[in-house]
Amino acid sequence: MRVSKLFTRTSKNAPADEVAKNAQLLIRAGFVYKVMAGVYAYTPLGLRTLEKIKQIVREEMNAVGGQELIMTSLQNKTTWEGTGRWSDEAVDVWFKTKLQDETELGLAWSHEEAIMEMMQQYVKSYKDLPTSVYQFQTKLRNELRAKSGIMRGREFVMKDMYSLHATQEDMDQYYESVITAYNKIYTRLGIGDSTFVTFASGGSFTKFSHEFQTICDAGEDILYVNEDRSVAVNEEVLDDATTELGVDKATLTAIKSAEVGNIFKFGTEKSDKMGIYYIDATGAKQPIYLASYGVGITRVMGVLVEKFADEKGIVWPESVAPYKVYLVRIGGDDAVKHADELYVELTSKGIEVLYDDRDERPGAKFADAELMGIPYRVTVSDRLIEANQYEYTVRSSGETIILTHDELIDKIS
RNA sequence: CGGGGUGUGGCGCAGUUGAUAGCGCGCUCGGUUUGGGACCGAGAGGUCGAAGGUUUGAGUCCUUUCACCCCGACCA
Repeated sequence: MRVSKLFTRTSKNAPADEVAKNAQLLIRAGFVYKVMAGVYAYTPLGLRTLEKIKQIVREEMNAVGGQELIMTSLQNKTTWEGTGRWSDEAVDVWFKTKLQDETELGLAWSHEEAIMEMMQQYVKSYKDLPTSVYQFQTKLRNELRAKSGIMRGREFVMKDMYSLHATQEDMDQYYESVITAYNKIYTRLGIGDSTFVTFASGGSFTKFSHEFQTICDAGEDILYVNEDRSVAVNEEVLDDATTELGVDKATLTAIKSAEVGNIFKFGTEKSDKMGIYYIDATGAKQPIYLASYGVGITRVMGVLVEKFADEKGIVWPESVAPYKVYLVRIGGDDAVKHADELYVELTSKGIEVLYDDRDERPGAKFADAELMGIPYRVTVSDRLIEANQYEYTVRSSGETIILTHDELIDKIS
């Protein structure tokens, strides 16, 4: 992609109505556009990063046998009445609307009821279990107060997976495999070291749910972690969990963190409430065990910005950067020729290159490369061309080295 | 939802005791520049969130309303 063709532009000023670092930088760099409080559009650069995060999650969900589908944002009132979650008293984040004939509809804030309702069409026998489905869906939640930029919006993208099982043992075993898969996800996203499986509230079938909490100053949660990092507990269940685990509270340290995933077991709750059963080998009706697994895709994107950004701008982990290389061109006709050639060469090798072909001062190009957080910057300039050299700079470290053409290709292929 | 704050060209801001708006960035054109957000010159662009009111006169005062931000509460 040529920077001259990008319809977004960078900005030196952060909008005054954003305080959150993630929103300020993402807007300045041209990754998101704010539509209203808690509602953001994703422009081309932002969409690329979002899709990369999704792809990592997708691969790991597929690896544990998840089958991708997509539900709808419009939901039936009756779907939710079955579990007592249609009323505004039970769920205070509902957006509701009506068909022209006055039929009430809900705008999806979650999908477990909808998924279960659909799955009962297909899961009839023990032979159909276990099964697991997931989606990347936009969730709509009428939050009283949006905050923290894209980390807590009224509209956001979530990956939610649901696994259905014939027995608790099977559910438990699968649940553990998903924890492993989640750990792989966060490692691939570059936050493996700072992400913990945490005891949290919200369990219905079990006493606790598990949250994946990433250490992050911009987070909303307080995490309590022990010395060797083997125990992590959300503040909201600190007393309960430490008692349960037999851990002395005093040995835990409080750290600010952001929730990047939440998984929990419903057990047979939904099955019972919704009247959904399977037939076992003896012909008897049995309840279905359900567990659900969420990753806030857009929130993860915000957390990555918050965690890695420096004074110059965003620093994307390579795995989610919109482009791998930012190609800076400095100079006249000769530089144009060489940079164009390099752009074609790299692109043809499948390397994602953002080529700054604008007639801008070098400083402006360097600043934009840094603001956008592209992992590697390659500079082609008149004086480098004369020496048959290329400059290669790593965004995260700032390290710059001079390479020959072949060394460069080798380095970034 | 309770409390606090802010709305003035695309963005960031200024606008004194009321007298029909100004700066920086960005944008357009011309020229000079070209390794860390260039410079000179010439331009375009706002009725001051909205509605109502007071006044000879309102961006400045009053009322209502909308939006946005922060703290708290909330977060299956």
